Amino acid sequence: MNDDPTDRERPRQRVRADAQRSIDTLLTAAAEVFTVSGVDAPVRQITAKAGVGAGTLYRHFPQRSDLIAAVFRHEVDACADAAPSLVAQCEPVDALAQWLRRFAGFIATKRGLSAALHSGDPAYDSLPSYFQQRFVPVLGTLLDAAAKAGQIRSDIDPQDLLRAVGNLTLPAQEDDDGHTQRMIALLIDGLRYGAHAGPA
Amino acid sequence: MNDDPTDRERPRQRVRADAQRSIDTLLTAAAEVFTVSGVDAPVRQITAKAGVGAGTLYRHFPQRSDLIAAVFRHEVDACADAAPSLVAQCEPVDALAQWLRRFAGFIATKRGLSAALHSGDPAYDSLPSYFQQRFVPVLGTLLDAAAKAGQIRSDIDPQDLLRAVGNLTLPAQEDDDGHTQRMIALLIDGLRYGAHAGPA
DNA sequence: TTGCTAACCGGAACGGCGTTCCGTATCGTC
DNA sequence: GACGATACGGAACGCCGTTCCGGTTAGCAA
Repeated sequence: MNDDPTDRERPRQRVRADAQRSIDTLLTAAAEVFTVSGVDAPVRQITAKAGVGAGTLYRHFPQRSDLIAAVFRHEVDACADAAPSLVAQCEPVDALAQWLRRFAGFIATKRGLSAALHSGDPAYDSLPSYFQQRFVPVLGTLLDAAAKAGQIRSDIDPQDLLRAVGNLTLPAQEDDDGHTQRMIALLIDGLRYGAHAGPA
Repeated sequence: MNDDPTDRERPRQRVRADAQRSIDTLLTAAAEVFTVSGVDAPVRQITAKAGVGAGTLYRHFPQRSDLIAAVFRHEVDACADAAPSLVAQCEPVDALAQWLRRFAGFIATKRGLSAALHSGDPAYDSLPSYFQQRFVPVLGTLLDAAAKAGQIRSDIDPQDLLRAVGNLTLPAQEDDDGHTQRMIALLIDGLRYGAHAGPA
């Protein structure tokens, strides 16, 4: 049972320092290249930006899809981890609003990815559930705090809101003109609305 | 005004007979390869099946996307053109039902295409409107005939129904088990329902 | 500190792809 | 039947993802 090879993050043996450095450099470089040129960008462009050889990339990410999935996880983490500091320095409802905007920005850079997600490559299988596992609790905490402070209504399902913001953001093309931002603002106003027993 | 280079189907000069033969062979071969291996199948696979050289393909379809778009149009035409013969040999409501099943089959083979559609390639820009232009009138005629015969209700918008059947069909995976067929049958029963002023 | 070895590194090389090029063959016309 | 325009096939080109391997380095033990 514990020899299941699908166990993730098992520290089979310590990663050497130079290897860890390569991995970090590659993830950063890949993230930049993907946002600029999309996930179909040539691998050599990534290795060039990272200043490593192709062999190094493939040592750590045996398939191209492994790299894409790793970058995705990395960015999901960064977005989810941005919440606590917002909570620390804002009113609950403002922390919620700012995080949703941050989240929308995250989704907006994922246009090319949705095609990859449906490509059937098993490297992507765990991504949707990872997305949920990280974001639902974060948004749930933000919603709870704002609701407890009486700043928004309390009948919102984090999963629903996550999906709504995601859907709002995805169809937007590059000629956005702030449309997404306006829609999210509207959504947040909608949340505020129910905070009082009777609307103002 | 009439020298707009976007005019489609302008007979700049007669197509030579051998050229037309090549085009037809290529469209047929490409359609087969696409349904078996998806739209990302290697070009050489198509030229091999068609028994032509790569040069011939690129003479008639300068970009890969041009071939995909042409196959799509070709299949849209085939599906739309199937309606009249159904009308000729069936009760109106049966013609409608059979054509919707035909249409569902058409959509079912277009899974890989939806990604291509959103790739931003200008060759695909006219495809959605072509889809509408061909299918809405066909379905509209079928609905009218069945409604006039008192076999279905008369308040159905062809565009809505087209979209509904499309949505019903697209999410289905390969482990379909007749689900799509059952859903379409249900939809047609729904159409029948309103045919009488009061339901049976 | 030194020496050893497993792990890691860079980049040339490989096979496959989409696309182009051009000498040859074919069509339609005079 | 001959001629010019057009189309044909397939070798060739450049790019890509991926693999391979000789040289390098980190981490540990003595």
